[in-house]
Amino acid sequence: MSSVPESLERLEVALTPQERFEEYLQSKGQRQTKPRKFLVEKIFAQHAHFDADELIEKLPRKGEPNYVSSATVYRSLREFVDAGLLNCFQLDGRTVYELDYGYPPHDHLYCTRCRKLIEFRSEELIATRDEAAAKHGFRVSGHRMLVSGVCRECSKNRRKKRKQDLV
Amino acid sequence: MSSVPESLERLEVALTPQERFEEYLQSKGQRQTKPRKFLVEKIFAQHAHFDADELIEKLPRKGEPNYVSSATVYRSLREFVDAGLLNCFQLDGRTVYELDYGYPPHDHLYCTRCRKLIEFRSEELIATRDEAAAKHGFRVSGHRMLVSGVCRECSKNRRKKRKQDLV
DNA sequence: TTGGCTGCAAAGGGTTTGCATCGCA
DNA sequence: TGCGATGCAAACCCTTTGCAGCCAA
Repeated sequence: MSSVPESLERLEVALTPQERFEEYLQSKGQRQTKPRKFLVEKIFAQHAHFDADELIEKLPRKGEPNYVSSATVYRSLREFVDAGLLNCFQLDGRTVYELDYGYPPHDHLYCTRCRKLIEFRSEELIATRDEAAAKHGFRVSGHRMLVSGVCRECSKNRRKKRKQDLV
Repeated sequence: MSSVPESLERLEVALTPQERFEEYLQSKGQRQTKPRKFLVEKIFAQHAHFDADELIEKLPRKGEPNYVSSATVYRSLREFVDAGLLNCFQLDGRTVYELDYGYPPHDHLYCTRCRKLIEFRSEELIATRDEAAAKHGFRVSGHRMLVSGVCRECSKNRRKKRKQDLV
């Protein structure tokens, strides 16, 4: 639960994440449980990118009420991705999750200085992607794009710092 | 050393990979050694995507001449990336390497059926990327894009299979 | 009541690291 | 000749898995 993304508004959706997950579970003959409900609630309470470890740190510790073992956290995160509630991708070797249900598709700018993830949408990117794929007779099902660089704030700070250095 | 990419021709470069690496080592006060030379030779002998494990399988076993320990393979691969000889990215949890020095920048189509990686170039993609980044005051240093889907061959095979199934 | 879910602990896989030795520059 | 590189084995990190007991449907 590190970086809160800029931009991107929530979409209108018919079901709450809980309801949507319930539906998914029923369709697969699986069960709604206390840990699962608790995790969905916690995760959708804020819009942020996070990995399993960061999530676990925000949860009750062993012995406290609503404790969830990390095995269950890992198992649940996979369910949530299958169910379309979450998205995940690899970043610096760790698996990063983000809310998917109720949010529009997008890509990320990744600031290598402050490690912030900034979301952005680009219809043109999709068009370009499909065009390139078509040239190879490739049927696209999706993509993952990460743009690395330095964000606005970090550029400013660096500039400020340099000016100070000169004084 | 699994999939040999389609398309993409080699660029003209002034130095051989060996020479280029030599230069890099000298600039950092590091040393050219037998294992390093051997690895550069092996890797640049073919143009393919590979991970550490696949590379190790192609190398001499323990006891044979030119054996290189896997610790050294891992250490060397990182050097090669630093030196600009190789590129690496994450795919299905493993680190995949590809030749960088002497090859033009590109992105990948990834067939989820046969796991083949197809390289493609798109200037428009770069333009679109930079445009999107500019809107956020983001200074781009690079990007990584992976398009998932089904390649031409797998589409054909599947169609053929379906026809057979109907007979 | 039963089959799916949980917590626990142990295993797993890919990669890194500490250390004594080796070998380039 | 000194410092960087190597091989070995152990450590590491993140994640998955086997199993006995638990609980939702």
